[in-house]
Amino acid sequence: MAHLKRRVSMADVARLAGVSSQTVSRVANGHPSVVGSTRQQVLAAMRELGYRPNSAARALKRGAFRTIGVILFTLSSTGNSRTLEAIADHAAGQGYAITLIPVAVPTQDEVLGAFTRLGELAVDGIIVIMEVHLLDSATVTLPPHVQVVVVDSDAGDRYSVVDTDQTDGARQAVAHLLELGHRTVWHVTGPQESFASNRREQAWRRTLEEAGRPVPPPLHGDWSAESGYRAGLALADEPDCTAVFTANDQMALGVLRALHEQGRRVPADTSVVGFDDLPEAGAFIPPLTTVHQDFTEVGRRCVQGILRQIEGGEPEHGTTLVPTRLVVRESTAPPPPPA
Amino acid sequence: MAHLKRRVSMADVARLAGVSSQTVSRVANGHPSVVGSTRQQVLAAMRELGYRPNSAARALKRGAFRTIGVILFTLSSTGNSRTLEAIADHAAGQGYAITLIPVAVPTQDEVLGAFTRLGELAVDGIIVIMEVHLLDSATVTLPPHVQVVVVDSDAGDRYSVVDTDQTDGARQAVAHLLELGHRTVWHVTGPQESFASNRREQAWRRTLEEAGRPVPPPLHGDWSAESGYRAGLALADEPDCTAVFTANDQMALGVLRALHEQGRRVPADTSVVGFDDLPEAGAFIPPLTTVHQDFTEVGRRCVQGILRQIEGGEPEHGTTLVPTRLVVRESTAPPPPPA
DNA sequence: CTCGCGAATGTTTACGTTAACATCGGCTGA
DNA sequence: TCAGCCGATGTTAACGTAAACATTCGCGAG
Repeated sequence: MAHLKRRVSMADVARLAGVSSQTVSRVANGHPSVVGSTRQQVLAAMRELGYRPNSAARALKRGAFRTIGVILFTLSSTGNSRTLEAIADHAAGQGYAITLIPVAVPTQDEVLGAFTRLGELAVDGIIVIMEVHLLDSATVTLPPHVQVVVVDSDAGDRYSVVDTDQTDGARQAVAHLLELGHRTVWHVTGPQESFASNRREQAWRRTLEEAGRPVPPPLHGDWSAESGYRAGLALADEPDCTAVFTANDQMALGVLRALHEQGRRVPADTSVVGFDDLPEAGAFIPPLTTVHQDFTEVGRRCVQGILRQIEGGEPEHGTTLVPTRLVVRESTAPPPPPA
Repeated sequence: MAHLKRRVSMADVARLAGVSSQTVSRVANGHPSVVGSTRQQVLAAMRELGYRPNSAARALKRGAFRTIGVILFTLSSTGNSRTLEAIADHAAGQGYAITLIPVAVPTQDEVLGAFTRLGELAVDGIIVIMEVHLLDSATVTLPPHVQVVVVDSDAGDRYSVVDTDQTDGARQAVAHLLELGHRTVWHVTGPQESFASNRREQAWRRTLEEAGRPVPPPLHGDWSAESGYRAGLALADEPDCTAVFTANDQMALGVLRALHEQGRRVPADTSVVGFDDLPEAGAFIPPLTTVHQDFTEVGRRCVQGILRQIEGGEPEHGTTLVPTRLVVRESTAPPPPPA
């Protein structure tokens, strides 16, 4: 059982089956020109010896690894981990494995290091889940034959980009609040470096401007519930704030708590809309109206994009937007009648 | 630039630098017996050609991939994704890459398939994040030289197991509520199949029994906030329920909402304790008292365990428990005075 | 009946790397 | 002065697989 012997190779199987190792190879790869009886013999020998193809040798010979590398900063964000999961599922469906390259700190040095590691890694393509400006300085070290797909970026001119339609999602959120009769909508942003956050902020601003509404100063958060709580405390001090659009659901959770503590009822006094549609958004107090992101679809398109590049050989540029949809729950209502 | 030529190999570098390919290999691996001037020449040639070691060839030669496979069901659970992240970070620190094998549906067939894929995959060891009984039928297909570490299991006699100290965590939660003066503590469980959930339930029951308290019937959830909400509605109908221990934070969120909707104040009327300490637990209404799980440490010990096995060559059995600690926030208080 | 063709299988070689062994000088010490 | 040794580098072979080419054999057409 616990032999620490050398692995079983094709040669071993061939010897037992009384054929050449090439025939074993043919059986392993389902090549048609092997007669039934020989095939059975070989399969029996494989089973007896517990043969498993050696993927290193296979990759060396074929020049391809059937593996996709995913480089990202953190799995703490729901978006990242859900996207990763979708990527892994779809890649597995296509017979590709996923190699994970976490980058602890988003500095250029770290990213560069990660890319260097990836370059040595057994990977046919890379999906990058991060802001692209960090990628730029690292590009030089990218092996030229490795294809890249980027998420959360606007670098569609240089890379193949897949992203949620941030702009339309934010627009829907703001429009929903305006339609309910709110005069304007306040906004809690994500971190400055985040492309997604910037896009949401831009769309919020534009939607207000196009409706001819005043644009209140945005409050800056960092995606965390804690930062949402701080923003919420500030908002509770603004007597004419009746509607808030929060750049993600976790910050919305913090806003809800702050408003609750300050005696502002949601949605009677103040409406709140989030972004992401976390699985637990429906259990917030009150259940949160939010913009649903389809991470599964994002992951699917990433894999699709990278596979097309790998198989086509040529990088494709352009941006693919995955649509969002507003999920209306109980945290939004018309504004209170003026005092 | 965009040559789709063959990759640069050691032989190419060697030719340009005017040395043998073995010398290039020595430089690449930091072997000491290469004189400075030669080393510089080789490094220059590497840079000029953009040389990158071919990991497939390397793995083939060495018989090791410096890669760890992680097999899990889903990343949706915070615990899994945080553990995975910690595993990836620590593995990277040790120069190991992570290959992800998601299993869509937790049936034995699926698991078996995943293990078969892993067997062909370039992996030196495997970390399994799932209930072990699903592993059992699949064991036969495990390549004998691949080491396994298991999380969330009690199979310490057959595998090396790393887990959070579920028992002590649950005990702390219940003891905290009893110390506050509650007569007994109700419990919302996770799904039946979950080892972690069972352990928490057992510990809850034992702690009550040892204190000589009555054991109310447990309510069964499935980890989701939605299921917590349903349990919360049921609990709100129990007039003498003053304290609830919920098997995770997401269900606690649902319980909080149900109690809130039914007019039960938390913690004045009913105390609630969760398990996990999600980053946003402090932003619940009210901030949740919960049992903190140290996923980083779990990940670290998994990697440590698997590396010891890989390097030692022999599987090690036994269970490592990572301690938990109770984080007291504002969802717990002494019971209301009897009416 | 024989030639030739194609199906089934075998043999050779190369993929890129590195361990093991071989070689070549120069330096130390008697 | 030279044997011996060590440090620097080169040469050979092997890891397991699969493509390319080679061989064998049976069978049908002429």
